[in-house]
Amino acid sequence: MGTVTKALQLLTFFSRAQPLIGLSDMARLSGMNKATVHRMLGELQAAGFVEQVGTGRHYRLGPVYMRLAALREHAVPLRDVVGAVLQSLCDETQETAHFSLLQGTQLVATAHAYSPHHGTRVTMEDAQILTLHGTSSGLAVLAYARADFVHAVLEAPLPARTQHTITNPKELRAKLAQVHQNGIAESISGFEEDVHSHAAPIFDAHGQPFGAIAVAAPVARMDQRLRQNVRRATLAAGMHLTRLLGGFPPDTYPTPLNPTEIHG
Amino acid sequence: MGTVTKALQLLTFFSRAQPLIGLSDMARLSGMNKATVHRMLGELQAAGFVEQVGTGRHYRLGPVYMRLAALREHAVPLRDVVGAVLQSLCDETQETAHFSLLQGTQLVATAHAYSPHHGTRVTMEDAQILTLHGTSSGLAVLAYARADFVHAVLEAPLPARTQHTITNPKELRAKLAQVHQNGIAESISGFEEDVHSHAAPIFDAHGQPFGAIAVAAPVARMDQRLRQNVRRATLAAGMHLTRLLGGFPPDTYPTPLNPTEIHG
DNA sequence: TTGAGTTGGTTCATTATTTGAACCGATGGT
DNA sequence: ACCATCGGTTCAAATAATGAACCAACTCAA
Repeated sequence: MGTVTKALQLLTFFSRAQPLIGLSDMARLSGMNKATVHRMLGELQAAGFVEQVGTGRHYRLGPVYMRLAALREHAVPLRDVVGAVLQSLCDETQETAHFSLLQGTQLVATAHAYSPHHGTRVTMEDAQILTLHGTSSGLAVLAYARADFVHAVLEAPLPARTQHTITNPKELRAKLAQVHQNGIAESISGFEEDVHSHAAPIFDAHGQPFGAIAVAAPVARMDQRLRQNVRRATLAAGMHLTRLLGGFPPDTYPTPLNPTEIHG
Repeated sequence: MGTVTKALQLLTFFSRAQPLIGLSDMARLSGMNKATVHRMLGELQAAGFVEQVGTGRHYRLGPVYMRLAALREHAVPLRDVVGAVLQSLCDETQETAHFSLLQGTQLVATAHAYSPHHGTRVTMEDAQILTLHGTSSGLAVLAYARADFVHAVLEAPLPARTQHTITNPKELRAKLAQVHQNGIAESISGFEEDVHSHAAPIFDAHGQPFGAIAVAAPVARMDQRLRQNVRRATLAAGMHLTRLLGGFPPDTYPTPLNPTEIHG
């Protein structure tokens, strides 16, 4: 492993739970010698990637990221990042993948990717508005949204798009609890007939959900094998996208490391 | 110079104007051997700090910055604090307010607020780099910076962005003395034509300036009444922000309690 | 078509940097 | 007063960085 890689690795140990790290801790975390870590932190500090707080004692992430993040966003806008993730999720599941963004109290599907693998596929309208209670994407967002937001949504009239749409607030709250536990939402024909979809929430820098990434397949094609694959891939894609966009899942969010533990 | 520093230096060559850089270009820009640059870019890429677009050909900034910027923000919530102060300064003066941060020897405009009150207004680019000698923000920082820092800046080439830019070191030192006495810097068309700006320095816990808060208005709109209001408000906002961020002005800094005593 | 001048990328002997055990003085808790 | 740990430093030994020369692929002009 090169020196640069080792130095950059140090930056990965900072987290929301551990924003300040001391020299010795950093040496332990990285498994490197204290003198080595000291020199590396010195170089990172000189470049502004890390800074010391107070009189030595602790290091934290430096001020350069504002600028670099702004430049990155300018070079690669959000839609490009989302598009790439959608494409790979689509390739992986060979079903329609789409991304939706919460705008006020409306969930808007802003991007999608189709798989050429099957003759039949779920199709999306551009800028289609998804109901929060009737789609997997909506349920994924609701399951992690603030209580007052959920309350407002469930108190409002809940239109049934199909005869399978759940419109009973009590029933919906039970479902949201289940989604919250699994980290992924599932909806069978709740929005369009014969569409079976899964969705994972996307979180912002404050751990609040602001959108969802989803995979939608025809009900007829959804067997146990495909379902497992879709759930695993969607959960992973959601986590990945959250991280790419600089967001953080809340502490309660289930890790996708053990997808077999997820119950349906 | 350490290897890590050299590698990180590569990142500074990316800019809004040049978001994509090839291997050979990067070698030229950095003055390092092509093989060295190649290996460094490889390591930066593996860590996500840089990524290749298409089939080789070009490199651009990688996806890690969104996440790191969010973590930085979480650890040091500058943005929120600065944003609020900018907004109220903007409301008070009804002109564009902006905040810049000293990163090494570069002053970077990291946040701004626009007033909807006038049809014409001064606009800002994200992550715009401000010259230290040609902007009010830069002069505000320089006026309180360490002597060796000022020396280094004034010895380096001083580009003239406009025909009004002061580039004579002697003249600049005289101006800095005046800024130091008033606690506020003023620049008329020194960076952009027809922009009249005022700036106050922001100090850290050691009494060192690390940024500035400024108000920029079209030259045509700057009359005596607006100027007085801007000076008073900018000075107050600077003091306020310094305090909010846990900093202290040096003992020589003029108190804003008697704004009528300030000479221009 | 050819050839000169690019490009990104690779090789490997030479060189210079990185490494880490041992060592500071300072700090903090018992 | 003690002991553990802190951040930071030293220097011989070990290791990784370096760069001139070299590809193959591509672009452009003659």
